[in-house]
Amino acid sequence: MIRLGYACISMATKNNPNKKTTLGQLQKLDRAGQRKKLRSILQSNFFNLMEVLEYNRQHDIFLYRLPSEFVPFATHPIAQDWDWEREFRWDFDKAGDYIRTHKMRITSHPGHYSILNTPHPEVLEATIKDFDYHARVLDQLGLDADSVMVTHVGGVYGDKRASLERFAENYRKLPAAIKNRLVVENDDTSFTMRDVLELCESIQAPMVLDIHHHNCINDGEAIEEYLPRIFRTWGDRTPKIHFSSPKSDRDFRSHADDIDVEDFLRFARLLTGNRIDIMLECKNKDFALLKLRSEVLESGETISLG
DNA sequence: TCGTGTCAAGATCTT
DNA sequence: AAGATCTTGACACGA
Repeated sequence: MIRLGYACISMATKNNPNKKTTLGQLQKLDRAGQRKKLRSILQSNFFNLMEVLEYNRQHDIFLYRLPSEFVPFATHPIAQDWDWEREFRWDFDKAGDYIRTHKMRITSHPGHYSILNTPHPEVLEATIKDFDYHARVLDQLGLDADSVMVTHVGGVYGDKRASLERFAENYRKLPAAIKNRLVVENDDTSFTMRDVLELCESIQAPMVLDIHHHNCINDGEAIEEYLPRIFRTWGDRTPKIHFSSPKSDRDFRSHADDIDVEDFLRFARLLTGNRIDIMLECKNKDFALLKLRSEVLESGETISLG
């Protein structure tokens, strides 16, 4: 059974849970005004989240990535004493109930400026703060261990081995609340499927395989030979994979607007028998998902899509 | 209403 | 050492 999902933005609902403001705007306001603005943005984001979740349910979409901007300025000093968890208790419960009732899987993806293997202590501190925020949102929603947050290994800093080792060291020191949710994804420039798999096995964290990234950088490994090991890193959690098609041969790393159904089928055939969630990463978001799903149906292939 | 400058971050490459 | 680039949608604001 393969479940498809999309990241952050629904093209159908248009209103998405990613409303934000800028620091400059906030700084023009007094303390009370700042609080009011932050509160109103988060309230909109909860409203939009419910709208997106309901839309997802109507379209049998059970996998969705929550935007990192969900709580505005959550990790910024300007909102340090804002207790959004307490203030929005009711909303977290409501959204969490909906997600659990409909057995949805909500994940998140801290921004690419949060880097666990950084050699700079202040960057590491900011990264942990950001991971902590992402974990808190999933915790407040009362979601289970399948609600992971995805990160990349980070920079190479001229020494790939040492940088992988620093990731492992920093990972081990993380608080349990973060470790329980953090999973690692292969990237498209530095850390390959094999690098990340070996890392994940050694730190005992799940690995998100990104097929497109693997196609961007690899040492000729065949995916199918590694899938069982990758799935094993998930233990009894449901494995998650990222999938997208390249924009063009010339601009290979970029994501295409939609998913190429032939690409997808070629990969999906490797998955028979496995329970898998596949996050599609492309510009057309939910529209691309629905399009792919109908194309897979038309193809007549016996692939069980959820 | 529309177009555009701005934002937010760290690594890496360029100068 | 400083600056550009990557990436990216949407805010904020002036036309």
